[in-house]
Amino acid sequence: MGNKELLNELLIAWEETYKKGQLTFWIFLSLKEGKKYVDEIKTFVEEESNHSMTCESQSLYRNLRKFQHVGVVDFETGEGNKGPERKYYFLTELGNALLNAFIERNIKLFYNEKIKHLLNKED
Amino acid sequence: MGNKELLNELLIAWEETYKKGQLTFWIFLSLKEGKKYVDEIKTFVEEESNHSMTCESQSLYRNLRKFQHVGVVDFETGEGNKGPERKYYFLTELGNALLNAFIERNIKLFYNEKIKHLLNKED
DNA sequence: GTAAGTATTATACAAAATGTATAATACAAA
DNA sequence: TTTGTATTATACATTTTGTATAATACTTAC
Repeated sequence: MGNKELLNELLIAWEETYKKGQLTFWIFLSLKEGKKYVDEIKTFVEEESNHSMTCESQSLYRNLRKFQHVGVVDFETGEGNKGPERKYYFLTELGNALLNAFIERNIKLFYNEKIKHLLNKED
Repeated sequence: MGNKELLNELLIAWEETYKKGQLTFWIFLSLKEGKKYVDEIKTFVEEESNHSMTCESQSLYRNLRKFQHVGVVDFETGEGNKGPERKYYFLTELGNALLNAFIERNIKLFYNEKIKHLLNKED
């Protein structure tokens, strides 16, 4: 196996691990953009992450029910185009505050000058 | 429980999950800055993440052995000030390439204009 | 010589998340 | 009736970190 193939294999393995725990963030971010039902959330997550994130609908359903249960997400029903009613999810006020707090502590880091310098460091 | 306490509880739970899978990135980033032994890596991870990341030395040892085994990290020994020799870890050429590839796909996202806009969106 | 502190390695179990498989229910349109 | 859309449910495998416990090894101070 060449170095290029090895690197790709290691990268894929890394990302597989990295993705666990990232899904919540991406769901919240997609709902911050606007009301969405499961398929739209899935599309948002995969496209806006340039497909570094993928997710199964099943995981989305699981998470959304959990989020609704704790009160950070709610939904309203809307008609599907060919099928039963869809649930359009949105962030509650609490959900919005939670996302903002999360971003502040965990994402804004990447705009920190020292981190930015390391990220772009040639080596 | 007030909304503020609830939010804080939810945030802590979220971060606990989020951290899993992030550690590899932080270890690599700390080694990109320069050779370090375990305690220095731990300090880097916790301080540069503004303590949104924490980690146990045990997890670092586990990861570093694994990384060395696959060839993305290596070490050279150096004297401890009061104890046995330390292992100073550094990224191999492959490790550097791997980190760069990871950053490109997973971190540079946050400099994307659409994502940046969502992150800063008032709501 | 002994005790305390530093540094690493090892094993084992709990907790938590996603992937995957499988199945059931429900509605609409061809 | 069949096909496609949409949701819910359960179960197991895999992986990672946290935590606990223990062993080994070297240095310095007492």
